[in-house]
Amino acid sequence: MAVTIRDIAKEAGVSRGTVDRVLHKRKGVNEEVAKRVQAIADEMGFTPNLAGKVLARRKQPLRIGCLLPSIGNPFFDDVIAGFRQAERELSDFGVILDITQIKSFDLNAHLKEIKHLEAKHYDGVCVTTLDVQPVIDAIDRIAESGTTVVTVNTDIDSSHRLFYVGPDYYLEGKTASGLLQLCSKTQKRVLIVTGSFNMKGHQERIRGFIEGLQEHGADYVVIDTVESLDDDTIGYERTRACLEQHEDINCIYLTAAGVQGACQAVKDLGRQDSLRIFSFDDVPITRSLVKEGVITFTICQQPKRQGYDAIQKLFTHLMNQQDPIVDTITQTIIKIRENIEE
Amino acid sequence: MAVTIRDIAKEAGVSRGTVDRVLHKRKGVNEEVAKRVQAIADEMGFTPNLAGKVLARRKQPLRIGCLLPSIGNPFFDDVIAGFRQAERELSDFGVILDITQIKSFDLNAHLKEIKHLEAKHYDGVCVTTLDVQPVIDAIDRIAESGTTVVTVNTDIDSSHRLFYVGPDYYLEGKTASGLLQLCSKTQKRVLIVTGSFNMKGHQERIRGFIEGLQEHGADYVVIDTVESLDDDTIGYERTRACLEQHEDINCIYLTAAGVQGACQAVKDLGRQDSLRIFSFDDVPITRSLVKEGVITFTICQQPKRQGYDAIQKLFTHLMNQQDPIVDTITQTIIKIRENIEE
DNA sequence: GTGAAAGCGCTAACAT
DNA sequence: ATGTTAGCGCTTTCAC
Repeated sequence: MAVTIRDIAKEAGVSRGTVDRVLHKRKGVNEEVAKRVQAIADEMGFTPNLAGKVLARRKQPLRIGCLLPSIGNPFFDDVIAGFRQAERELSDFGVILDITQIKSFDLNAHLKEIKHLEAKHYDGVCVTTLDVQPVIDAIDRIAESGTTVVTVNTDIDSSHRLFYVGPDYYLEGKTASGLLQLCSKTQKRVLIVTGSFNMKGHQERIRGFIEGLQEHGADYVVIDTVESLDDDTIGYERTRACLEQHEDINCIYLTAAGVQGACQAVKDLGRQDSLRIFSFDDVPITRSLVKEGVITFTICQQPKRQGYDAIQKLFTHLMNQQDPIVDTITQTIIKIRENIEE
Repeated sequence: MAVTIRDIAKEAGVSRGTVDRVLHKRKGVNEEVAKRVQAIADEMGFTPNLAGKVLARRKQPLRIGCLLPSIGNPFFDDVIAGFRQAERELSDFGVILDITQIKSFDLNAHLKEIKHLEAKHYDGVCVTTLDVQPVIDAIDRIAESGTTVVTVNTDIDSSHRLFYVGPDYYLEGKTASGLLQLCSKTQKRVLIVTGSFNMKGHQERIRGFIEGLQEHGADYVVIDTVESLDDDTIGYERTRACLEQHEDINCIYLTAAGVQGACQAVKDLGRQDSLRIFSFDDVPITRSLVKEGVITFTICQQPKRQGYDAIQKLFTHLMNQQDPIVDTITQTIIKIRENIEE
C-alpha cells in the first residue's frame, strides 16, 4: 500500500496539517521540523495520491486556456479533437478547457488573444502561435504571472514555455526525401510548392528534404520553389505556370496548404501519371487525393495526439506529479492509399 | 458543476445510500422509489465521479492479470512498456498489474497459465493467446466467473472477451503491397518467408499482400512461400535455398520472425542490392537492418499503444464509465530508414 | 427497505 | 508554529 500523508504524520510525530505545509513548502513551520518531515517523506517514498488531490480541490476547477490559429484550417480539427478527448477524460478531475480559435497567422490577432489569455489568469495555457519577438514577450509575461505555458504543434523560442508537443518538421522533410529516393530511379526533377517562406515549419520541411537527398547522393535538381501562401488559387496558378514551363518536372513536393490548387493544375495538364506528388498531413483534401492516386505519399504528424498529450502533460504538471519535463516529439507517419483511414 | 449523488438524493428526497443502491442496481429498494431515483439520475445527467469512486474503494485494489507469449520475443517488450506506463498512471487509482510471460506458442503452456489466471480471480484479465478451441473454452470460463476479459495484439474468437486491441493484419499486408507497387516498376518476383502457416496473423499478412497486388493489377509472381517457424537458422536455410534456386527473385516478404536469418542469407549471397525486403515490426534486429539499408520497409503496429490502451480501456470499463465498447485497431505504421526511431 | 455515519487521501479553514 | 476539523464524491457498514 502506498504511503499517505497520514503515515508520514504518524512517523514524524506531527499532524497532517504540518506535513501538508512542509510538502507544499508553505511557511509557518519550524525549520527543524520541516527538514525532518521532508526527510521522512523522501525516505518513505511518498507520492501524493491524485484522486485525493483532485477531490480536495474540487471547488476550484483547473482552468486551461488554449489558442489555435485554426479557423479555416482543417488540420487543427484533429488537434482540437485531442484537446476534447483529454478534457472529457479529465472532467472528473475538475479540468475545464477554453479553446480560442483565430484565423490564420495575423500578428495582431495573436497578440490580442494572448492578452486575453493573460487577463483570464488560467492555471495553464496551451498555444500554437507565431515565433516572433512581440509574441514571445507576451507569452513570457503570462508565464511570469504564474500560469504554466506550453506550446503545441509549433514551438516558440521562449525560455518560459514549459514544454513543446509537436512534430520534428526537419525529420518530416527527410522522410519525404527517403521515400522519393525509394520510388524513383531516374533523375528527380522537383518542383517545391511551399506555404510561406516565413513559416519555420515549412522551411524545415524543405531543408530536411534537400539535405536528405544530398545524403543519399541522389541525382536531383530543384526546378523551382514557389509559395502558395496556403491558398488554392495561388497554388493552382503558380503550379500550372511552372509545369507548363518545365515539361520534365517529375516530382512535386507540397510542404503546406494549397494542395487542392496544385493538384488541380496537375490534373488539368494531364500530368498526374508522370508525377510523384508528396504532401503533408491527413486532411480531407489530401486524403481524397491520396485515395484517388494523385498524391502518392502524405506525411503526417499525429495531430490528435499532439492535442491530447499536451493537455494531459499539462494537467499532470499542474497537479505536480513532478516527472522530468521533456518535449514530446510526435511520430512522423507515412500514409499511402492503403493505410490512410477509412 | 457536475451532478453528484447528493444532488440526486436531495432531489428525490431520499438518502445517498439509497441512491447508491439504485445506481448499482442492488436490491433492497422499493421498486417505486428505485424507478423514481433512476429517472431523476438520468434526467439530471449523472455520471459518477472517478476520483470519488477510486478513493472510496481504495482498500480493495483493482487487480488485472496479463498473459503474453513474450519470452524470447522482443516484439512484446513494447507491449509490456505500454502495460507498465498504464500501471504507473493508474497506480494512484489502486490498479495493480500481474504480468505472466510464457515462452512462445505452446498450447499446454497457455492452457496452464490461463488456469492460473482463473484461480487468481482477477477483476480483469488481458491476454495474447492462441485462437483455438481449448483456449477459447478456458477463457470463456474466466469470463463467466465474473472477470472481464480482453484481448491484446491477437484476437480470439470468443463471444466472451469484451474487446480487442491490436492491429489489422490484413491491412498490414495490403499496405506492404501498396509500397511494393510504388517502388518497383518491373515484374515482382516474390519470395514469401512466413512464420507459421498456423498463425492467423501471418496468414492474414500474406492474404492482404496478395489481394493488394491483385487489386493493383500488379505484374507479380510468388516464387515460393516458406516457413521460418520464427527461427533464424531455419529462416536462413530456407531463404538461402530459395534464392540459390531462383536467381530472379527481386522481393522478399517477411511476415514474421526469423528476419535475421533470412537477411543473412541475402547478404551471404551478395543479393541485397537487387532485392526489396519487407518486414514487420520495429524490434532491434529489424531496426538495425532498416538502418543498414537491407530492409527497405518495416510495417509496424503500435505495440506500446496496444498495451497502454488495453489497460486503460479495461480500467475505464471496470470503473463502469460505460462508454460504448468497441475494438481498438491500432494504426499501420510504415517505417523506413528516415523515420525509424533513434 | 431506508437512513445515517465513517472513511478513502488530500487541502483549506479554523483553533490553539 | 502546530493541531484539529470539515469536506470533496463515493462506497460500505451499521443501525433503525
